[in-house]
Formats: sequence, C-alpha cells, structure tokens
Amino acid sequence: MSTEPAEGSDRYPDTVTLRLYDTATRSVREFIPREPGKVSIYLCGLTVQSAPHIGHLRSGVNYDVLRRWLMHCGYDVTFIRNITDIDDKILDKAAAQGRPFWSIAYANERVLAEAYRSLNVLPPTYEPRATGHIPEMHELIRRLLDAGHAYVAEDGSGDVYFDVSSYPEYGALSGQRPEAMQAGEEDERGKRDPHDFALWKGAKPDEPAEASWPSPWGRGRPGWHIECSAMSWRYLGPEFDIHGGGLDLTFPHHENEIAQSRGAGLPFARYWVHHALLNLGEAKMSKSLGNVVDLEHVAKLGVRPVELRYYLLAPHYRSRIDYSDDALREAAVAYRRMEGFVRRAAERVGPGTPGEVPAGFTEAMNDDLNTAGAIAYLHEEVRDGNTGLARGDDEIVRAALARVRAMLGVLGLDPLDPVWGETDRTSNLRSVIDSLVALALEQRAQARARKDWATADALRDQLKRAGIVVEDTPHGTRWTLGEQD
RNA sequence: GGUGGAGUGGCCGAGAGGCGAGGCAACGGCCUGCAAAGCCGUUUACACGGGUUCAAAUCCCGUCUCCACCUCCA
Repeated sequence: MSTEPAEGSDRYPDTVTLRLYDTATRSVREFIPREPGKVSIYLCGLTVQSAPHIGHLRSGVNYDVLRRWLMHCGYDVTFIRNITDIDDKILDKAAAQGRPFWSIAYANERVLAEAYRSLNVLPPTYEPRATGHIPEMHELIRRLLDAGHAYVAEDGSGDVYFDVSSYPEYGALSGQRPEAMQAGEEDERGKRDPHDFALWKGAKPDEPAEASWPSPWGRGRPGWHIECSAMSWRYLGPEFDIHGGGLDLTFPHHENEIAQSRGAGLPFARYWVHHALLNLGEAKMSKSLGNVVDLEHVAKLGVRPVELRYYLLAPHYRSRIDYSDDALREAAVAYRRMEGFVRRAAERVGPGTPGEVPAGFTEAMNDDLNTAGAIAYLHEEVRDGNTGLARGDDEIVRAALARVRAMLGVLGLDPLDPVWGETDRTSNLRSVIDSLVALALEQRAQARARKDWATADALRDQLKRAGIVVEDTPHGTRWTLGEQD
C-alpha cells in the first residue's frame, strides 16, 4: 500500500503529497492548493481576555507544525491568525477594573505574543485585530441585508441578525440541523428565531463610548462571527485554502462564518482543519478553580518551553490531550534524549547543516500530519547516531546529526536553532559558569589521576547539587545544566 | 433529545486486516574506577460478547464506559 521511494532517493516523489482531514467532508483529502505553490491559511486566534493557558498554546503550535511542513514542502504560505480584542468578557473586566477595554486586550495580546515566541511559533504573516476591520464587517453585513440573509431588529436596539432560515446549507459543516438543536435561552429581543445570530450588536446604554462604532444601523460593535469572515476576506480574498481552529469552534462559530461568507457571495475556505482540545482531567481549566496550566506552571515543573512544544505536538493534532504534570515531564525526558544526542554529536563533529528528512518521516507527515509516527523515525535516527557516537564513527554521527536536525527543524524543535539559544546576557553567564566549572573539573581530574575517588565523587556531587551534571566520556569530561536540588 | 469522537501493555502514545511503532518506567547485560549518558536484550496490549475472513486492535453486529459540541470557550 505504501509507496516507499526507491532506496537512495533523496527527493520526495511528486506523487507523495499532503493529505489532510477535512471536517467539512469528514474525510482525509489530498491537499491541493487553490494556486499552485501557494497556500493561504486562516486560523481563529484568541479572544484576549486573559493570559493564555497551554490549551490555547496547543492551537498555535499545531498550526505552526502544519505551516512549517507546508513551507518545507516548498509552498509559499500566507498565514493569518486574528486577535479578537473586544467581547463581553473583556468589557466586563474593563468595567470591573475601571480601565478602557483596549488596554486590557492589548496587554493580554502582548503576553500571548511572548508566549508564542517562547514556544518558537512563527509569527503570522499578519495578525489582524477585530476592531481594526469594522468597515469590512459593515460591507459584509450590507451584502447580507441586500441578499435577504440578514435583518435589522425591529425593537430599535440597533442589532442586526443573520437569518438562519434563509440559508438552507446551514449546519452542513457540523452536521447540526437547526430544528434538532436544543433551544437556548432567548435573552436577546429582536431575534426572529433563536438560531439566528448577531452580526452587529447595538450599543447598550451602560457600555462605555469607546466600545462602540458608528454604523448604518446605529452605534454598536461587531458580533463575534462576522469578525473572522471580514478578516479572512480582507487578507486572503474571497476564497482561500485552509481555515483552522479548535474543535470547539466548529459549531457555532465556523458554521456561522460559512453562512455569512457564502451568503455574502464569497466561496470561502476549501479545507477545514480542526485540532482537538487539551483537557485537564475532570475539570475544565479556569482561573476561579485555580487549575490553570500556563507557562508559569510549566516552568515551575522544571520543563522548558521547547519541551512543552514537544509535548504539545507529539500526539496527533486530532487527539485530545488529557494533561498531567507527569506526562509533561515524561515528554521532557524524551526530548532531552534527542537533544542530548544533537549536542554531543555537534561537540564531536560540529553542528553541520540540516540534511534531508528520511522518507518515512515525510510519509508520516504527509499522512494528515502524523507527528507521533514521524517522531518514531526521529528516535530511531537518534539511536543510530548514538551508536555511531559510541563507536567513534564520525561519518555515521555526521549523517545522523544532519537528518535528526532536519526532522527537528521541521517540527520547530532543533536545539541548535538560535531561537532557543542564549541572549547575550545568558551567553555571558554561561561562559562565566564554564570557567568556574572548569576550575572544579580540573581539581576533579587531578583527584581522579591519583585515584582519589572519594574527592572526585564529592566534587561531582557538589556540582550536581548546584545544577551541573558531570559526565565522563571517552573524549573527556563534559558538563550540562541539570536541575538544582 | 441532536451531532461527532474515544476506550491499545505499569504510564504516555501511533497504527486501522497478515510484517518491530516510538518514548517513559522496570529488570538483566555491555561500557564506566563508580556514576551519568549511551547501546543490546527481556517483560506486560489492543473495553466486553458475538460474527465475517485462511488471517481481525484493525471490518460487521450488539453491549458497557468515557468525552466534546448544540449561540458567543483554542
């Protein structure tokens, strides 16, 4: 069934292409971009009402892997990930804190950007904010009104709603049929039908003036769903390749986007790629429960951002992750094995340059981004490289290192990538530590030379407690940073 | 009620009719002054009950359990 490329082939055959699971068809489809060589992606970003937890970050990491794989395959990728910078919760916080909503949104946006940067998630090609695209939303709403897909509430609220009954295809993405849905609380007056959703929300008297914009229907602010229709249209055009987001957005958010965009005459997204969520056992993460796993918590466990990235991308993107501290620590150990090989190999033969990725890795990645399968090849290559290292066979080490770095690079996990590396300051610190450790190691070397094992081991133990792990290798003694006691 | 998923060895986690996933942990060995790292080997699987098939974690039927979504949560 599998079509392995011929032995020795270092090019990917044209016949092997990416296959992606498309939520709209509920099947794995061959990915064929609209325009040869180019891929356009829209990913629903976050509502910046608070700092992100690692579930949010999974989204960014998963799509970063998709993006990097497409880039690796030679595509020119335009990647748009939006910021929703106004919603009820942000407004509530603003009211509670007596600050303008935009200062809260922007502060959280910066925290999010820093979190993504620390996880080596490439910045999007552009990151539009909802509030910067009011005119595009008005244009779409006008089209929907003209086409009979929307109506202005008759209660004078200034609300504009999408008329779900006017769009027969409604529910096609999620498989939900409006008539079979549980009826929600109908607290918004002016809706003709509970399934209708807001395109434009008329300003309420208690809302601050800076949280509303003029419109043909009175002052107000956008409904959530129209934002994404407007921003994807603005930056990717009427039709684009991939629309992504969390599984929880399938309904209603993405269903509504489809209704709005197609209702307004836009062909819209060609593939729908949803990732599964990260859960925390029984309870959902929430600040009030105090069970939020964020970067701070991860750091406290002694897990570095690169290791968190590995944890988030190693399982398949459509598999739910049931978070546990132990599983995260375990992933960190697995990553350190690969990192250890890369560092030892680089010390011995030099970093070299990343080479080709093995065919099996490519096949796994092309199979709906089977990162777990791809990582199995990584570990096997690491084992071969370690064997080469043990035998002192530099040719094997060099070749393995090039392949391992290529694979890790595609996943954004190459330990030698400068993004994980040191700032000037930490680099200075490292050289200071190196000098100090060298002193201790010299003492230890002398003790070992006279077979004074007690002294040698005491020095090693002392360093260990300070977080310096000493290893004696056939090529001399080396040290790495470990965990402090 | 509707829609869509999931149950794999001590743990994490791929696979989806026949062939070793991989990692972590454990145990044994090699290496080492002892370690560490690494390498080799070993052990423990496919929720349950039927069925189809030469062959079933994989397909079919049934049962049990769990989860997500159903108007603003990635």
